[in-house]
Amino acid sequence: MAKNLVIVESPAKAKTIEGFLGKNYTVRSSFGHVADLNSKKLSVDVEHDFEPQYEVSPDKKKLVTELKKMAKAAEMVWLASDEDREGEAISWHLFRTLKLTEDKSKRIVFHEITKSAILQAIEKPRKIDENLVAAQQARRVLDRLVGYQLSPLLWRKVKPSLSAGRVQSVAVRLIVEREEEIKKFTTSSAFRTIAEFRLADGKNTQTFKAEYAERFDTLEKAKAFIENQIDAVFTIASVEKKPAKKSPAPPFTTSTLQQEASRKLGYSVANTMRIAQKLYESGRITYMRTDSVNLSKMALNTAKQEIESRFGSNYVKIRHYKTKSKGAQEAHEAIRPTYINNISIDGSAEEKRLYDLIWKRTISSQMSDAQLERTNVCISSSKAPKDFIASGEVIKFDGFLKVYLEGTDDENGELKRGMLPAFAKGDLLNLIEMQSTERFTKHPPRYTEASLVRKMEELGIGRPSTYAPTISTIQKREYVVKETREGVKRKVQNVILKNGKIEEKITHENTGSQKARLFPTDIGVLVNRFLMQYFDDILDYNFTASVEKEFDEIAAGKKAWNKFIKEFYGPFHQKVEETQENSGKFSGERLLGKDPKSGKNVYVKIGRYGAIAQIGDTDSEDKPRFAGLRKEQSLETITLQEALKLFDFPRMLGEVDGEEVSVAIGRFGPYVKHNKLFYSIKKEYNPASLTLEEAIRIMEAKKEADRKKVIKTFEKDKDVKVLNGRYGAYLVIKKQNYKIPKDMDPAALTLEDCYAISKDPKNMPKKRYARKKK
DNA sequence: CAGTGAGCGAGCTTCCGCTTGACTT
Repeated sequence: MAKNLVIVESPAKAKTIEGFLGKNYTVRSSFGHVADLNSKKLSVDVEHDFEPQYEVSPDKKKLVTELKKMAKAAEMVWLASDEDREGEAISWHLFRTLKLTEDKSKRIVFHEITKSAILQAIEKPRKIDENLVAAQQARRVLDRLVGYQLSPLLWRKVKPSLSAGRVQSVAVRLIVEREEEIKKFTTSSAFRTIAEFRLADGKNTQTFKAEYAERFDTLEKAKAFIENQIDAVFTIASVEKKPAKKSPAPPFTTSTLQQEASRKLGYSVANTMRIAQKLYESGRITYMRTDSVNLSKMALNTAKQEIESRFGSNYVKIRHYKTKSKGAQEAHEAIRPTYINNISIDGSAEEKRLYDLIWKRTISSQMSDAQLERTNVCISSSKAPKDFIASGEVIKFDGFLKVYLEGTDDENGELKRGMLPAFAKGDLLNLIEMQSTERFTKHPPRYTEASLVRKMEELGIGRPSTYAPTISTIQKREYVVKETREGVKRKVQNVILKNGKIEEKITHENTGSQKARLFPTDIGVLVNRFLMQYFDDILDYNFTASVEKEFDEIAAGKKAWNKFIKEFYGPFHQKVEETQENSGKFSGERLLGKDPKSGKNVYVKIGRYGAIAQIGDTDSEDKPRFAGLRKEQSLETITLQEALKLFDFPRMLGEVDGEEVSVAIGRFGPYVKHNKLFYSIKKEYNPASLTLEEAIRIMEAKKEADRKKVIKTFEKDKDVKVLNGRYGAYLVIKKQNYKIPKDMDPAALTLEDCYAISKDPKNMPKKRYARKKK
């Protein structure tokens, strides 16, 4: 056993470091936190100074036993978790759970994974920073109290299994409020007039475009203006040249990597992280969960060499970036290639593309500015009060643009700035064409996953390790959905002047399809309304920022962590109790009108399983009738007619073999029911007009598919079946599924083979979710 | 997943941050 045990957070890091340290050191990983609050209980003693009750996390039990054994055998244990709030707490938990002592353990930190940085760290050990640990504890306890008291309130007042928290609830709020802005937005239009010119002297035949400095609010005004230009004389009134520069973007952090991978490669946030994790594990890139834009000295040096040898020394400009994001803790470097001289790597296509993006971003961040020359030209018309304006841009020196340009989310495309011919004041121009086109204002864009992450980072909510999980949580809770909605076609009016003739034309444009955007659901809107009504302080966009200030005070030793929690918890808990007792069900109920057949009230609201329509009052004598809303319908927009239509189901179609055939719409879409069996109705059929003949066809098709599904059954034991599923053949014994080993032929299995397969634990399918029902 | 929604009531759900793994019926 080695004399020294070093514990870091990540196994990939452990492997690298072990290589630096020689055989007197064993390096192991804690895989993040090893202890936490029990997830089944509140685990905070609110009666006694909010004492948290920590336990070794269930999935870490084995690891902790092993580490404990190694620690006992070692002469010195080096706690080398990250240098931030969470890292300090990880060391503290390790110290306690491994039962270390002060004389046999030391705390060390380093920001770069280099041999010299680690050797230096070992020379300068320190003690665990108890104040920083206290700040983490305050963070942990606050989040637990908020999450575990608000969520149950939602279960009672809105719907079971919902959740609320300091981070996720604000993320939902952002999406709900953006949608409200979009609903309120009214589109207006104005006519923009663009003219295409050429120099009249014929020396330069290049054409260029210029826009008239005024927009017209009606077609009539635009037309009147253009008609007046038929015999106008156009002259260059002024030419102005200005030097300009563009600077590169800083190296990637988690959030900027997610944004660029989304803009340039179309990756979802979770996908980007999955690919980055692979690159990290294979040693291609540095750690991918970071808020730092910092590069190590070594990285800066190799970047410099790389740029010099590829592009020349005039392309080098070494820069030190400073983070702008709130609450950054900067325990790691920026995300960069481990070896910057590797321009490309082996791997899957998506790994290569992400690596390429990271390489370019890193290299370009250390390159010189691009030097530009902007030209603004004013063109006067003898028959117009204002000028036409053309602007051009010429790159004098490309600098970092040789490698990489950051993408933008800006959707309002402007006139592209290109090169302009050389002008002098007073030059005469020939008009080639003039066109006035109706342009519409656009509502603010809906968030994409990546632009939501950017907004969250700006507000300081969430951390690099939680952006992707938070976004998947709010989708899993069905507060928001990610959808692509096609744009709507709309008419655009144009007036064109060409060859001395005026023409009016109607063209069409698409309002712009929105790819993979986040939309709030009925439940998301309702939960947000509930939380805003009773807990607006926690949903406040500045809540996290203000508690972070408190955490800083605690970390500086100026305040006790449980004093802060006490100040927060008092009023918070009171509000929880009050809301519990005084407020009724929060169902978002809306009265749509009366059912013409029965004269009863028709409502829509959120029920236990989602949105439902209801005919009749709950407290009336005869039971109300219920029907679930369709997936594409919404509480806020559904009409009385649409709601009444939902009650057309279930509809009897007739009888087959003496049993009724009916059609209905369930939680998973429309279905045909016959003889207690269910048959899903595919999209090509319309459940509202489905005939008995069509229903029979659907049932036959299902039966046929089921027959094909069975590969093999056994006379001796009817519980054993070999079936064909989505992922190939599998074995079922008494409702339990088993994998069939790849080297066995499913069709040739004997009953004995099947029993053998079922006994081997290797073939047990892993359960992704704990089973809900008994 | 399972194709419901009365009423009763048992038992369950839930947070944020740190880290990977296992591999889908």
